[in-house]
Amino acid sequence: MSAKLVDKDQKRRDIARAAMEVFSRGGMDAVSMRLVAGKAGIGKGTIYEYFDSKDELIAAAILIWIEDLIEGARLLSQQEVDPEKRLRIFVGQTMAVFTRDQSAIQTAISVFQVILSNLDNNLWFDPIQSAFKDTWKTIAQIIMDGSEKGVFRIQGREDAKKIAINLLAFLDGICLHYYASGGRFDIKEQVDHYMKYLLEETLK
Amino acid sequence: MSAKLVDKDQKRRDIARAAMEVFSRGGMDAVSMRLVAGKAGIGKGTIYEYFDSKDELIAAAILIWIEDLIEGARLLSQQEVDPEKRLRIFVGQTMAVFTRDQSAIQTAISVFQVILSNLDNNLWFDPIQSAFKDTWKTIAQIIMDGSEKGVFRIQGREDAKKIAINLLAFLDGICLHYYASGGRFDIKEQVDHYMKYLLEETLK
Amino acid sequence: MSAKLVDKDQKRRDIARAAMEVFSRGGMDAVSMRLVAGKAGIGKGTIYEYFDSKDELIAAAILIWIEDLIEGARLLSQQEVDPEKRLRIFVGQTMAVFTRDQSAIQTAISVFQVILSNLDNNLWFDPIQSAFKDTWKTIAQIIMDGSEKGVFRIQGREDAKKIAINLLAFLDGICLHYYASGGRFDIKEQVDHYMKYLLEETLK
Amino acid sequence: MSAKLVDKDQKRRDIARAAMEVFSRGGMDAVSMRLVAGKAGIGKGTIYEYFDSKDELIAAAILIWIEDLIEGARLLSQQEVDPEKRLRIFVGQTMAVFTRDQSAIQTAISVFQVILSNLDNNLWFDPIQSAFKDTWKTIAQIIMDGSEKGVFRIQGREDAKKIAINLLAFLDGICLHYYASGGRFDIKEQVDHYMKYLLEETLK
DNA sequence: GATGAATGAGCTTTCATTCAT
DNA sequence: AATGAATGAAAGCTCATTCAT
Repeated sequence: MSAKLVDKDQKRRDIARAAMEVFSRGGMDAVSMRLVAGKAGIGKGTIYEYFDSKDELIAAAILIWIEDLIEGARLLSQQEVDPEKRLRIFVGQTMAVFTRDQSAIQTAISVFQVILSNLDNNLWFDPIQSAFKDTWKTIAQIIMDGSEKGVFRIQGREDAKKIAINLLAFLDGICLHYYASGGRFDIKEQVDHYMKYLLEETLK
Repeated sequence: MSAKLVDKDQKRRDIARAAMEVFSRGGMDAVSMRLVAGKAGIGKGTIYEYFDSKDELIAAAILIWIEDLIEGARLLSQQEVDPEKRLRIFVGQTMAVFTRDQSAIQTAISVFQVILSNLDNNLWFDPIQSAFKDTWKTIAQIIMDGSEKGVFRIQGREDAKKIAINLLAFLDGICLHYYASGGRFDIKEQVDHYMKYLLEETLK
Repeated sequence: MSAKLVDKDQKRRDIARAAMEVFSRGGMDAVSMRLVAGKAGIGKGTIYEYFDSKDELIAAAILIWIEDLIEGARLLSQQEVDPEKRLRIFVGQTMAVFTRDQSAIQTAISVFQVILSNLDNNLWFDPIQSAFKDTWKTIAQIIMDGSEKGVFRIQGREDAKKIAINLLAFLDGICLHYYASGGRFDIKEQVDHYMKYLLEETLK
Repeated sequence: MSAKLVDKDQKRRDIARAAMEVFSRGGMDAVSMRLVAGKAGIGKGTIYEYFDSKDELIAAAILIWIEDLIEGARLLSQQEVDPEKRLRIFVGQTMAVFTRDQSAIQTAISVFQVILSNLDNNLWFDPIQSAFKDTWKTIAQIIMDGSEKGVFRIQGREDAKKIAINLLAFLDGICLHYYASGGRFDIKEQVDHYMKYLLEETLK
């Protein structure tokens, strides 16, 4: 692989990340090529040297965002051995990302919206699917580990997957409701409530 | 006495619902006045006889959509007396709405996105907040009823509210993940799993 | 002539005067049929019972405005016998109209603009021409009277006409400059200066 | 170093002049961006690369038009030493501009109209005021020169200013009446009449 | 005769995209 | 390879005009 090619790929990522920054402020249509170019510190026309269209840029930006998420989750779960702690760390980190600033949930919701509006777009169908699978697997694996170590009580691999999916769905859902309701409840208490029953009743 | 009698309020609702149909396809910015007019079977200019601006149309459409939701939930919970059944019916109906066609979740996600992007817009802040509160209350009340009848075991009103919020958040989250992942899991089983532990472990 | 016909004509004048009021605020395009209807206290559609189009309404409004002006000038010059006084009264009245409120000059300028933009429009070419001629004649006649009485010294009827035209042109011009310059000079002094030399040097 | 070199300022002037051409046909509201773009031989969107809005374009166009006028007057008065000749040249040139084609007076009247409708708009209030002052000063200075040389007889600087203002107002007024009346008098004779008494009676 | 609901042409403005440099 | 000037399609919106009542 030549140095040139590496540069091209790196610049693609830079532009895509700049696009994602803009994206998070107001969804797909808030992204103007002028703004992205500005954020990326390049000329407007230059974007088209790296992406064929705005749609492709958005798709790439979303994919890179998801890749980053997956990588983050992967790293996270490696840092600790105790399954319960790993689970708590994952949840804590996820909440930290979403509560640190509102733009994170806005980004997530915008991503979801674009994906749902373009489910037929096979450009990203596979990568997105993989991303979901990877995240499920990561969490399910933690639970499986706990089961093997005798810390968690589950009924087989399928059960672990279900618990993982539900946990992830809940985390997204609760953040969504939290912001959409104007912060009318204590999100930490809600998550604690979920985790308490998950760890004390379901997995024990 | 007017020269031509038109049910202004009904027409407003008709146009708003047409807008919501378009809205579900791709969020706020997919709603072009041309498209809405087409859906509603009227001329572009006519929309402006009923709404001052696109923003007002969107806001009204969302509010009407939410009103319909609340009304649906209210009717639902009145049909049955047994708390557990009422809870199951509510969940079943919600899932039915979301699984019948994908546009329902797209509408929901689009609504969330607009709300999150316009949290400061006091045009709809209050109604939205009320809508959330109403839905929480409806579910919490079912649980409270169960508690009073000795069917559910909870620790006070606060606990009921927490359970209600988490349930609603989970339902939205799981639908989101279901569609976004391309239907890679059995959503019914996931919900059943959640409900099983909710009813068997948490509330028993 | 039937009562109905008189009513129609009167209503035409009412609507035209309402149009002129709006007209004075910002020229031709500030006149919206909705506004005119509002000012006239009638429905929008009703205007079209009396005028075929907005253009026709504007034309009629301008003609009526001019007719009013001419009538005013005619009445004015009849009230006094002394030619010099009649001239002073005419000038004084004209200035009074223009200095009472700014909208008068705005109306005048708007009228001029519409006329200049539509000189080919034979709908009003003749009436406008007559209006100018009438005003010139009125002033010229005063001067002729003065000449016959030995009060003014002029060189024939042509001279009187020239003086009249110049006086009228000057009055419009000075008002225009006065407002356009933001009132940076004393308009009364300017007119006095003109009148002084007109009466002391030119006509003496 | 830019990829494409364009004289931004020159193009601004080109567009503004194209706007002024359209402007002269029917005032502010006759100026459609489509028409201006057509006149300027560019695309509609290109105008917005040089002006932020239509209002800004109109304002700029008017200011440039006035600047041209002032510059013309300035150059004119430098070419000759004899005050009387300078005055005659100024008047002659002004008439030449206005009689060469009708659009000049239409432009002037349109400018007046916009100014009168936007007297509060400080975007152009100051420049316009300066323009008026400059023109008054230019003429008044010629008269003062004549006074110093003993050619003209005036009563102080204030008198010179009054004469200048009246002359300018008269010139605009007479052109206005000339065109509005459909050319029913000999404008040259009218101006000669004014000038004759100005030079023979007032200034002698 | 009077009305105002309905409409589409046309307005100003934005912006993804192209392309000459 | 990189740029930004140029553009036209399409957006939200206004309004003169029509027409059913």
